Amino acid sequence: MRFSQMLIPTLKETPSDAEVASHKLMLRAGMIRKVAAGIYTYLPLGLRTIKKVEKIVREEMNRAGAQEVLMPVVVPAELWQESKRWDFYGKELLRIKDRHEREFCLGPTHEEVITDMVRGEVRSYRQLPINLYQIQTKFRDEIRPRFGLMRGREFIMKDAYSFHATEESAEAEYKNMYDTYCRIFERCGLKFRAVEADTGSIGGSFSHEFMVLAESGEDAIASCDSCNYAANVEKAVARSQRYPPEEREAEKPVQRVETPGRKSVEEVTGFLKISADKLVKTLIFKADDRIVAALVRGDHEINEIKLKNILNAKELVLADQTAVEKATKAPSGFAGPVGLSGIEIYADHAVEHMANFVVGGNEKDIHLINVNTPRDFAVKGFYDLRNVVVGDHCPRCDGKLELHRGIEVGHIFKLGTKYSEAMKATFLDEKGTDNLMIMGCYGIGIGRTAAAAIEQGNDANGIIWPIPIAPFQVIVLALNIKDEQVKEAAEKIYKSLIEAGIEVLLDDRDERAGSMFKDADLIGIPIRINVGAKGLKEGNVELKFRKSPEVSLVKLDNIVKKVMEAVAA
RNA sequence: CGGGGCGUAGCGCAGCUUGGUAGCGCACCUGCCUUGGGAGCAGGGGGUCGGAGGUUCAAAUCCUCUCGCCCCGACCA
Repeated sequence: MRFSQMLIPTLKETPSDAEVASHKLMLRAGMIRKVAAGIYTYLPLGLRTIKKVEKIVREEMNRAGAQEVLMPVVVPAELWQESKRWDFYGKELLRIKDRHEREFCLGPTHEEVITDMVRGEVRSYRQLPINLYQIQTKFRDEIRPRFGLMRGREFIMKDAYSFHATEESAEAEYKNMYDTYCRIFERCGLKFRAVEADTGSIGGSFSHEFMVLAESGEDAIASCDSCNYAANVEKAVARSQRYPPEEREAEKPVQRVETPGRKSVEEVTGFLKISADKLVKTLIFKADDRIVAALVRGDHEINEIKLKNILNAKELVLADQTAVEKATKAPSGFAGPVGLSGIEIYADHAVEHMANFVVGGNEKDIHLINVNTPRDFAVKGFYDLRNVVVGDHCPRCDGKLELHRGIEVGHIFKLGTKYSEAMKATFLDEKGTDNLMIMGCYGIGIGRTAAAAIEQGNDANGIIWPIPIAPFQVIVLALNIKDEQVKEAAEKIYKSLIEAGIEVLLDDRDERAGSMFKDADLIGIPIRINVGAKGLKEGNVELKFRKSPEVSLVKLDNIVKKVMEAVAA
């Protein structure tokens, strides 16, 4: 392609509504433009990268034995009603009606559609296993779309669904997809980590997320410094830390203390001059229709997902002020477990090992000190209710946990029979009996993967693409296109590179050198060739890699060979 | 959904307090000049001031409503 003929509207200034590097740079590099909140148009340069990511995904999925299909974006309500997700998926599911007032939704994911198709077409164990995938536009009406392609409402996703006759087969495919995903993200040139994850609204028995490591990531991940354990913080197991009994202080008598207006952990610990690990927070939750209390140490954070799973609740929200007052008979801020009647109390493991701690008094402006359990209150049980913190023991070995941030670019689930059961997807085994198909599903955010690559590769001048997903592998700058020699040499290199199968962009614009350098850096093409009068006098052009500052002189006749080597490397 | 902020030319913004000719920089077009890190000069095009209603002789500016967008929150008692 020629720069002069391609729509690459680069911006000198950063649009004011962009926050993270990938969003700013995709806008500045002329790759995307916003149409509405969380909805974007891909411009030629942006689409090239999207297509390259898709190509890698497609090649690896095909290699893994999956077959490509394409399902509709608009899905009839009945399918979603059949799986019960019409009611459970919530507001993220964009519902629409056609002219006959029939209900549809825009597909946010396609378990229902694929299961419906497969149950109609697959009857025998002989046809299993099968893995079907598509690369398609999804719509999820996110509460708060942000960060450009990172969390859009409309986005391109590769989603795959596998169907199996046996658990072993399903698990073998899960492993196959795990390995395939590793290959995909390696080929994209990304630093990533596969972590154990919660299954969330998709459901299923176990799952892994593929996280691109980046400080701007929305997810926190915990990983062990000595073994290969890694998990999303939502899921990471906080190991109960047991102290030998002799280390526990002798129990002292409970005392009421006045703590006027002190509600938060900081206020109470500051007022009483104690550290946060001597206090126990009491959080009142509404789990479906019941009220429960959860206890965690003052310096720990409750993990609602863990609590929700323990309670087996469909919906879990923090109770509002009225409910808190009703449950504790005190204004919010003074809740505590002592004398709390009529509601179940769930405590974090860490609370079990505390002695003489501080809790709310269930009375305005009162806290209790030197509280102990089980002496002063009973709990339903001790569970893992909190988020892990740096330095926690690894649940698998004696190592310590570290925390990092990541961008979720892929997610694989072993679904089991959740959908096949709801939608009666069955097959006949060799004995002629009906069985539920066992399913797996596997997703990759295509646009998010591209955005994640930018989060991982950028500097003050712009994007630094990994070669495999760069919109072009090489950019040739004709520094002063009006100089016939320069023009001729640049054209010749351009044509030779095309013949050699290289993806090359020729900057043939009548621009000053400075502008060309700035644009080339901004759009992040990995390999740059500067063709200028200065070098040509000696028969040289310059070879420069985006990721390093060095410039090397290369003889005109050698440049194609050099570039081929660099691309292959 | 709660709180805050912003909508003025393609982009970034000023003007609004105190109503009275719609401006600046970049980008764009023409010409000259220039050509190795976003040059310079001259000329030029482009705006229902998000939308609707109201107050007023007069509204980008004041009032009401509305739409859109951004940020924070919607767990830490």
